[in-house]
Amino acid sequence: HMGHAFQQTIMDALIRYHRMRGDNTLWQVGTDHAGIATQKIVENQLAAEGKSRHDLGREAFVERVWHWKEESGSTITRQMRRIGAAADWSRERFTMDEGLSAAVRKVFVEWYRAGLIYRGNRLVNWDPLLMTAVSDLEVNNVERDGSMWYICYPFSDGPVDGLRGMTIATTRPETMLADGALAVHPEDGRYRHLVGRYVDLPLCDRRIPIIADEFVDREFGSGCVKITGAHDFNDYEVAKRHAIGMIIIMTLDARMNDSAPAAYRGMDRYVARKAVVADLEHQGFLIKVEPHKYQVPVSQRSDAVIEPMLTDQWFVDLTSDNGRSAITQPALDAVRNGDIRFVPENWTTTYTQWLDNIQDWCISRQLWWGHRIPAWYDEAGNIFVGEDEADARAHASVPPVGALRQDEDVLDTWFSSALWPFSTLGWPSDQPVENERGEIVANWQTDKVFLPSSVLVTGFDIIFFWVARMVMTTLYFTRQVPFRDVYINAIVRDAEGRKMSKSKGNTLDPLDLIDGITLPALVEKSTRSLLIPQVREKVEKRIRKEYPDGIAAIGTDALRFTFAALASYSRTINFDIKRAEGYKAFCNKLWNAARFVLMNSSSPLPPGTAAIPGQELRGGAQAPGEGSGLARHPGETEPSPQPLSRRERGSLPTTEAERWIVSRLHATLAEVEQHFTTYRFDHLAQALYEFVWNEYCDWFLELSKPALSGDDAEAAASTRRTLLVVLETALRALHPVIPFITEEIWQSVAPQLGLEAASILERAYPRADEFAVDQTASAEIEWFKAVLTGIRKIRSEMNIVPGKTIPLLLADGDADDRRRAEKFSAQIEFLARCEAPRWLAAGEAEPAAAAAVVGNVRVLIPLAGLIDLDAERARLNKEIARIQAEIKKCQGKLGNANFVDHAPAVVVEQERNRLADWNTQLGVLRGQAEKLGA
RNA sequence: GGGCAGUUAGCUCAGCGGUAGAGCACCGCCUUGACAUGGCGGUGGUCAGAGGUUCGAUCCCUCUACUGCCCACCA
Repeated sequence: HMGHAFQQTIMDALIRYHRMRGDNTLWQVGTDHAGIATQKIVENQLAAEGKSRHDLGREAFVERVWHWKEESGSTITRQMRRIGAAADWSRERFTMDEGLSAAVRKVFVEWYRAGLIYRGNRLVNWDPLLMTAVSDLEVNNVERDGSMWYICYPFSDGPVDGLRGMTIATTRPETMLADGALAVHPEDGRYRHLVGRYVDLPLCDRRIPIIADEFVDREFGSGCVKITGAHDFNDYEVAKRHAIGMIIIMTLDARMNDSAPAAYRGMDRYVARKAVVADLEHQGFLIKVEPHKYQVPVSQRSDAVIEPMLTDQWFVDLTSDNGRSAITQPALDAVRNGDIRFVPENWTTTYTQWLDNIQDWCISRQLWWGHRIPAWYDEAGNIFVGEDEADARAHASVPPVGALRQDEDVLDTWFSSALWPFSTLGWPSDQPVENERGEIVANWQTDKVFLPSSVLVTGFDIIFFWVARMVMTTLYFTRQVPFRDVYINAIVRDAEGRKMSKSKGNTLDPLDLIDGITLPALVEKSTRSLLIPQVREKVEKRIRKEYPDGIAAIGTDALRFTFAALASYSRTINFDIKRAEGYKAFCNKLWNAARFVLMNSSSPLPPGTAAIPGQELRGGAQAPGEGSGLARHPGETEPSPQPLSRRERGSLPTTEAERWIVSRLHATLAEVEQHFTTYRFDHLAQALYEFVWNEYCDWFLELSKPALSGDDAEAAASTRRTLLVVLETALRALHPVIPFITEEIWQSVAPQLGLEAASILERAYPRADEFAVDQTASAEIEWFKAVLTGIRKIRSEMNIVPGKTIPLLLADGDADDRRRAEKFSAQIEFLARCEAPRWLAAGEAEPAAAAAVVGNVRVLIPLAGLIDLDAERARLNKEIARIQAEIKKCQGKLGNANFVDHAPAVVVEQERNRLADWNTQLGVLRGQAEKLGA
């Protein structure tokens, strides 16, 4: 989905960037086995055939899941390739690979032997639909409208002080059948004297004590609470504290069992609730019912309401030693002392707060798909843990009684995912690990260098599930942190900021953005899984309105660039397709700039390709050594390598424009490098965008035109070379974000520069210091730009048709201005469509003219026949007003003694300079206005 | 109940102590030989509200109001 595409764009950009910088890079790709989700899918398939997994039996069922995994796994990698992921696919891993499974067994056994994994009968979150335990993290609390039932439990010895009994409040009346006590607060004056008495449990033939416990909130309900140890997490703790017996009254599929009174046996929990309430009312125990909003624990995977259930499960000890087990404490320390850094850093709080309040981790799941727990039981119920049965026997402290049978349960998927940072590198094997094709996929002896890795890129939603657990296991087993940086990417939402979800029909498929999709297909796809007709209709209506023509293909590059441009430190990004279209235009701009450059070099691209090839640009993966994966568009021939002449190659930038663009390139690259280290993809995309479009294309390319066709052969040759060099550099700088188009263009540009690499990915990432900064040239070009902009402004505002060549006069100014005007004469003529600029001679009568002011120079366009005098006066007055406002602001500041005394000298100085500049301009403009009789 | 974000141009977002920015949208003019997925020019903002710190606050602090997310056992 969009989140994956976004995430992979970030990862791929980082990988390509570092590879080009010559770093030893590994992008460890792979997938986990998604235990519950996957098993559920296959079970659903079976259900459609009218079968259950029990019909197949464990072995056949697991076989079938493997089969499904082969199919779906390839879909993921295919999509990653489309987005351009330059991963090392030969090293792709799966959590149920043999090697990774060996790591799982070793970790389990070591932790067990260290006393950090234990088996116990505990109250756990039980999913009665999937029939498995789940961890705390896999439970969501959702608010529901419910009721609060007030129930009277009569005193066993008859009324006390006229009171018939104790009134309790509950949201789950059916669980009263398992009550073991009532509890009040020890300091509650209303009830203190009743502690120790007994009440009769309605509907049951039992009496239960009234106890006192601090846990009770005096303010809530009646201040008296029923204690149902086996079916409520709070009550469980209270019951344990007071040694109150726990009665289990539900089966694993949440029906009343034989411990419940006969009347309710076999009833579903909600049916039983109704029956219990009805009976209570009948028998006069129900005091009242109030509407009540409450939190219901819901299974993330099945939406079933979770039932706390007392069962035998396996746990990882994360809390011994005061909540800081040998596993937890190092994981906290690593982040606190900066060995691991969250980006953006505010996620640090989330991480540490969770670890500070963590509970033991329930790792057993009553499923078949996953790593089977390496524990065996003998006929006496003794537990034997080992990497296999023989190992388990060998480590037995008591001889097994009879045959051993392996634990039926599997491990939480995240248990194996938690080992990813080192299990994928070959741990624990001393030998190279091979895949089923006999290829070496990992070798711990040599691959250790990738631990810790530089960065983990992931979503905040799995900081607890995955990130924290990788930190815990990796620190424990390797004494190293798994990664240095954790870049938490933003969540992708739709343009209105709503979560993308299939049930809202507002998801976008990245591939549909890349390839485009027709309206009917989009409608069909978005409404396919919507079952409610009204919702369907609404979604269809919205889509028809939002995408009347479907979605036009924007290509992988533009999509990637959009993701980069949106990747600020913000925690959500609202995906606006308009923005993607803007970046598609950028890709096109780049393409056309390249066309221009190549057109002016010895081997141009063929004409007639003014738009970037769309569908043809689709490529396969860009695996190392695989080349660009780009198809050439129709009609295009292989460019014949014709390197520049020696003179061209050897020449240094000669013109100001060249030295200026090279200076700008330096600044841009410096900025980009900085942004890569801080993961500010938005800024680096922006910097490159501005450089390519606003500087290289808008100014340098335009300035090159007169140079290329001018009389100065040396300048022409040098310009040609600089066009190529800067383009080639910009391509490399952009390549991590825009891999396909840059490769495509580069293949044509490289021969022009005599470059030998087979792929742009083999070239080094450009560094700022390879490009000289020339302040002087920059100042010259800024002057030129100001002059040209001034003229353009007049032309535009005075409605002088662009095609019309106009006369140009220069007045005032100093020696520098004269020198510059002389130097840029040809460029001004060419780009401003004017006659050669002429200086107004001393004493020469000045014609009525429109004027632009650049420093001390007045750039004059005579009005005769061109310009409306009134319009020019109005234009001048507007400009004067604007400058006066600026002057007023400056004077306000400088007139404030506090400012002058307290502000840093540089700031005051800057303000004075500004004021002087504004005043100069104001003077010139006023003079000009006077001349026009305004 | 705790915690974390966000509120800046019509829309999607940067900026974050010293002259308010980008893309898209909008308004002019222009099929000029790289590009109309374009060029040139332009319109548009008391930076959510109120206090405070400061010579100076969109930026720092406090509070308020909305919006969103995460965590938590109030039966």
